[in-house]
Amino acid sequence: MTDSSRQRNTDALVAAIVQMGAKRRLGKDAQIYAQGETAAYVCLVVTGSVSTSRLMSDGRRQVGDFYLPGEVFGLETGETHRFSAEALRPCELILGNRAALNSLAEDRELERAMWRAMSRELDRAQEHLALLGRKTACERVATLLADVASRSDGAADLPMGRQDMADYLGLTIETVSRTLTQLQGSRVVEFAGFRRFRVSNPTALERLAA
Amino acid sequence: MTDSSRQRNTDALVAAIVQMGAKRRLGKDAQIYAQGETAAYVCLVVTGSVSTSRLMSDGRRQVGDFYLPGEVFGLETGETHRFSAEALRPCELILGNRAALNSLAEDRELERAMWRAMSRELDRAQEHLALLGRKTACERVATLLADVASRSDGAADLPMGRQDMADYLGLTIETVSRTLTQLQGSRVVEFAGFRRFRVSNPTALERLAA
DNA sequence: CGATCGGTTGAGTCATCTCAACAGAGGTGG
DNA sequence: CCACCTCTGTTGAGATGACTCAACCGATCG
Repeated sequence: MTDSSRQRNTDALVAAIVQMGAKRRLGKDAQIYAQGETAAYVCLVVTGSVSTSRLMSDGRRQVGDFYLPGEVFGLETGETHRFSAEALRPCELILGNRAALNSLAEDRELERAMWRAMSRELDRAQEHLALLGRKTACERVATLLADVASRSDGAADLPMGRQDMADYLGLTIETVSRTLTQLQGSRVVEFAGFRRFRVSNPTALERLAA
Repeated sequence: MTDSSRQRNTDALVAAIVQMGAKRRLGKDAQIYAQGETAAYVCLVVTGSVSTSRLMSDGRRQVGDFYLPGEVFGLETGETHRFSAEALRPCELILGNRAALNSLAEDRELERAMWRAMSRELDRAQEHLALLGRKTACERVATLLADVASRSDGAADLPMGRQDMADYLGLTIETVSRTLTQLQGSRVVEFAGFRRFRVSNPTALERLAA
């Protein structure tokens, strides 16, 4: 999950959404769309942060991914959304009408951009599969920290709370918490508050992320 | 993973691959492409079965998905394959040149078909995320059995061995084996040999799959 | 007929989960 | 300004599901 893989640099898709989309403000925890809903919009994050997630009938929850400013989500399905999307904090989004974007599809550049975005989603999902299927709790947490840290320089801010981290990593909130204190104890990262942190030992973090 | 979600019915993509692709035979365990390799081909399974997988530096392995006759794989990435693909048994494939397919892209029908196929891959990956992140061993095995059974009527054949099941489900081979005997003991499924089985109690299996 | 391969079974260990108590930050009202 | 409450996160103790290591079993093959 480097900057380029997240496609934070503007491309044709971002440009099209900005040009034709409708801006919208959302409060914390607001639902942007629900799972099963018809996929009407492709969304660009302007400020704030968003997560996609899926709920099982008994309440178990799996977070699919997190999206930061400059990133596009909502592209992930065919007819209906398989995940729901929620604002992790107050957000400003631009919603691009899916049908309108498709009808613009004579635009080769836009088409390629949508393809790339979809491809990126799939890459990330596959990386996530290996994390959930084969990594230890410590490796999972280290991977997430490395990922977030790679998207900012110096001190980084976790865009999500502990529960969202746990649901992303396939762990419990207690295990996430314990692992974080352990990672601090071994001087790999340093926390200032619950969310702000600095990577003290990038090499060690990289190695732990496996 | 219903028939329709696997797109076993021929569509424009399958048609295009059949028309312009090169047929190829492969022995068991043959590698079709490696992770990191440039994605040159989109592949259609004619006979046999295929798995995609990803290897970590220390040998841990995550299987991404399994593909049966009529299904298309190799579409999953942008420039390079993030997973490798191997034949689970002797196979007959048709390899469609990726560039050639892209150049045919004035064909709206083909384009939509490729989009749908990509979408399907993503859907399946997301379902797989929830399985790995939040399901118990028993639920995972039940889900896989239900999935395979839904693709055939009456008795079904597991296209893969225990190790591949384990690497798909994020479990060890021993846990898979134990769970299978337990599922037989409770009369949910009935095995005849290591691979051939019948669902004795579809309702129970559905419930266990969660 | 022995060797090999894939699968099963058993015993003991360990990572992670569960349940429960505690702690700090921030908000609210008296 | 303080007492209280809620919300989020941390810590502890004990339980447990899945893993590890090792033996065993049956089928297949040379």
